[in-house]
Amino acid sequence: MALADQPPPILRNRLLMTLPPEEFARLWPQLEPVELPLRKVFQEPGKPLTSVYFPETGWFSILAYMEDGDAAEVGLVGREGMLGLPVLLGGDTEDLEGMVQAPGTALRMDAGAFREELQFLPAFRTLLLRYALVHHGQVARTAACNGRHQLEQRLARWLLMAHDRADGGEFTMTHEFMSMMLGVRRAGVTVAAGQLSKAGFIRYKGGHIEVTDRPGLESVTCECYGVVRRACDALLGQAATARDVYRR
Amino acid sequence: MALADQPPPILRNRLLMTLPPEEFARLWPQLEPVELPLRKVFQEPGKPLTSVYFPETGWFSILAYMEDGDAAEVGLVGREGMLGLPVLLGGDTEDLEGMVQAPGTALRMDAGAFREELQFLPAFRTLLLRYALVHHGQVARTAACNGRHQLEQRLARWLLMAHDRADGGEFTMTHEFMSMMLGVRRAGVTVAAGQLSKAGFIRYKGGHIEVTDRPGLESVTCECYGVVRRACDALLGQAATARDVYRR
DNA sequence: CATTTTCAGTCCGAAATCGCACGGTGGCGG
DNA sequence: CCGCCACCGTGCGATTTCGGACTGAAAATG
Repeated sequence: MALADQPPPILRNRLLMTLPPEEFARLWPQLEPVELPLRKVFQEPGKPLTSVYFPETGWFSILAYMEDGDAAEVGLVGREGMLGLPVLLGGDTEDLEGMVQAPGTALRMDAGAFREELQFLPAFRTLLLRYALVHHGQVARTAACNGRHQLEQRLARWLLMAHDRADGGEFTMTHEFMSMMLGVRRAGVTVAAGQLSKAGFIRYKGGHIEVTDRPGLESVTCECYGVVRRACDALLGQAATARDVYRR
Repeated sequence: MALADQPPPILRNRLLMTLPPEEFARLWPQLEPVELPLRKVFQEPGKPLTSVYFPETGWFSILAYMEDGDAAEVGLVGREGMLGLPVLLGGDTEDLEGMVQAPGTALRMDAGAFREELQFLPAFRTLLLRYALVHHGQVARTAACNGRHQLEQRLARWLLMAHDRADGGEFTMTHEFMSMMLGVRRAGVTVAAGQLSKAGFIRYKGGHIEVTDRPGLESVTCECYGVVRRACDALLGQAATARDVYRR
């Protein structure tokens, strides 16, 4: 069922929220709410792109696959962004994968319609291109951060980024999965997470993580978190303060 | 002096070569040849972007700066690309740095004029957006490659990418600089380069490196080289074969 | 030609991480 | 209530890389 038939729900995707009303009105009927089930893959390497997604709650990991089957996380996409940038930039396939890391909902749009509509939505197009730039900056920072910074710093960064995109202070995540995202051993994450836990910054119980002290985490992470965060805030901050963005 | 006053030289930038004649004709008078002196910085973090550059010979390293002053290379831009993607995507400043890693020449264009002209050059715009996607893929691969793959593999990859963008089989490069690009110790590069040298893949003498066996290098590098190379070939291959692209 | 600087090769102990493996714990289904 | 299984904590030797330093050779400098 198209959203046009419904009273407007609370819109949470920050890109869409930033649009001028007339452009949003045009876009609105073409957006379809979809569920984002945990671990589902919405964008497979090599396959044609049929849709773009604007997360409302929950978020995606953007993964690059190695030939040994390992996946490396190169970026995150939550309600500050959009999944399917290649469609915007004129690619027909994707070689990265988008996997749901935290379940939730998104607004889906057909890739063809998206391409079509962009002609008539200059503000949308401009905004998305700037988002592509911000996302590019995120990936570039990840490249720089990987291999230079210590595991504990990178884990703290990852937790902060995840927390920014989570709805509450809490989310489902095992050491095993974090180790895959960070490209390290599971045991390594256990040790690093143990430090953070001992310091009182986080708490976990059976595949559930709760961030209890953001400033604490920020004090142990590397600068890479702040660099990416500020770039993102600068893009979206025109319409709302960071407080509105990341805390309900 | 503008290029319009001169007989057309041999154009070597692959993006520009791919343009349809009528669009190129419009662009041509606005391109100004500039030298790319070794190590010169053409795009400084935080500063407004005044120009975009299309390398003809030589190439840039794209660097992310850490707060300790270290620089991490996140991508390369040679004659297959363009320096100044943020201008295309609507950013006014850059937070990455473009440093000349191999000296040569480029065609410069004013950023404002570039933005203006894009409205009238649809093929150019489309091509550049696709290039932005390819470059994004390169950075994403670098993120995945850093920290997962061994130094020797990454060094081989770097040498191959540099060789692709170099004019001959030879280029100026010290262990010291490669270590900075790869984010490892200089001594580490010496050891890894020693392996490659012993295997007969490369040869060096006093800050000069010569690639003597490309297939050999390709046999020891990780898949990351091929993944990025193929994406780039796919973008530019419409107009020329890979042979024309990378070997004079 | 003598001096200085740059570059490459090597060695050391230390740190981080790896790969593997074992044991404990707690939730959940039978 | 019990057993299973996902998850977490931990230990150990091996490997890679680090940080620092020293040396000789080659190139640049004066």
